[in-house]
Amino acid sequence: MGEDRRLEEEVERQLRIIAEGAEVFVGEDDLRERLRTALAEGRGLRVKLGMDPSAPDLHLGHSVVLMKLRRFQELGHMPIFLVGDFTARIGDPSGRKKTRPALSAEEVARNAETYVEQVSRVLDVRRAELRFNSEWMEPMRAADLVRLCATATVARLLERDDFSRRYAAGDPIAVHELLYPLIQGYDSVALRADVELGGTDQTFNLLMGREIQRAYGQPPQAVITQPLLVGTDGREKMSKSLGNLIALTEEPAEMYGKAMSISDELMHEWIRILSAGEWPALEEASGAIREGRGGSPLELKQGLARAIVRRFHGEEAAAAAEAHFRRVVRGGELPEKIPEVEVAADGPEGRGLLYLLRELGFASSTSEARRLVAQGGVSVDGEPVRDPKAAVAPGEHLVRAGKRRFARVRVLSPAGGSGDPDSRG
RNA sequence: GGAGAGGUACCGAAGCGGUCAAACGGGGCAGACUGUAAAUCUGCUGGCUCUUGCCUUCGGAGGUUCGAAUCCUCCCCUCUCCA
Repeated sequence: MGEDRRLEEEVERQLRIIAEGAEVFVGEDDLRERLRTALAEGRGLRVKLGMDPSAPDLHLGHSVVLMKLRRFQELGHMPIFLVGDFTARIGDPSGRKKTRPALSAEEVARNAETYVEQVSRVLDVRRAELRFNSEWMEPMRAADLVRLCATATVARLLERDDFSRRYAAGDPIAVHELLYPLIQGYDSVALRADVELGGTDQTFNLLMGREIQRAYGQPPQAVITQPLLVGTDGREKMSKSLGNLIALTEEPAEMYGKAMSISDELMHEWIRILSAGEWPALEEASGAIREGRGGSPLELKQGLARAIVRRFHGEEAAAAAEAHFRRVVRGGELPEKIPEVEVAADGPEGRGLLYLLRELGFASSTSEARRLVAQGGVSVDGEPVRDPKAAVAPGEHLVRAGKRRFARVRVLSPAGGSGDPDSRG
């Protein structure tokens, strides 16, 4: 009987870890049962996480749910990483105000390729199952698709928040978008998933999976959703299209800098959501500041930024990123790496500043460069330049636009100019 | 199939014959402030060797007019109601 008690304790311990930080946990009792059976039989649960290869970059927001999948892996369960190559060609309507543009097969394939590498930063991909839903969706026959469609009703699909909102607002909803949750649910059937993870925006799709599994005679998966991470703008959820993201592949210094630019309010939220039980000291310090028990918000944010970099790049890179931040950003010194560019003069005065800015990629048009200069956003060798007609004289100069764009420019003397006879145009 | 309402710059949304490169809000960029924060304030936000100059833009194609985002015709797309 001691054996049984140990099993019970292990089940409860795992459930606690599984539930930690989760927003929604549906089917906990069923899962307890299945966990007990699985542990007794010495096998793991099948834990599904699906992602559409619609954007090539995974970001910090994705990492929240990936961390949860890693927890399952650490507990001895089988992570199933599902690349929705078929569904990406439909476009997930979740959280969408508009129909998502469908991707071509080539785009999808290209995006999918980079996924495994990115996921491997969080998960041991060798001990995970990697699947593509085209595997079963591609050969599916029309009759089978109709059968799948028969498992849900239009009213049920329209209950979805984003659909009902779009419907109420008189925005278009294409029929294929209604199919999306059905197909995602069918993926769970095909994979015989015990658990499916996702962000809270996936709640409907994941619950749909339960219904479809039932319709196909399978026990319904447990559904665990993680809170969504608000992007660096502090407003909307982190996403590629809003550009408010920190990509998992981002350079350490860039990652650190972006983390430092978030608001204090957001910092506490990020710590809570991203910690995944790994950052107790940060959680403690965060609580202290919020409750007015003292502490430095700046230091806490640095701790967060460092922890984030450490998670994806390791301790050494994190320390380097922090040193860089202290020196360059807070200390006002120049970055250690400034791109060097060589340009030809376009007149005896040197190189016209506006054209130079465009050439350097600091402005996308001459007009934009003009505005940048007129507003005092440009300096040459530390001196602000406000004259749009100014030219950068031959020789080496440090050109700066805004706060963070630097270039070391070497302007070559104009060919046939009066100066250096050795100069090559 | 019938009736009605719409499609405007990155997004939302005014404008409904000239004074429209197109109000306003959001976003973005720059400056001030600061803890490179956030919030706030100020300015800018189609292109052009560029400043009372030219070119391109208001779903698409034609047309009326000295002049069209604004009027007409046809077409494409969206929504609502009825069938």
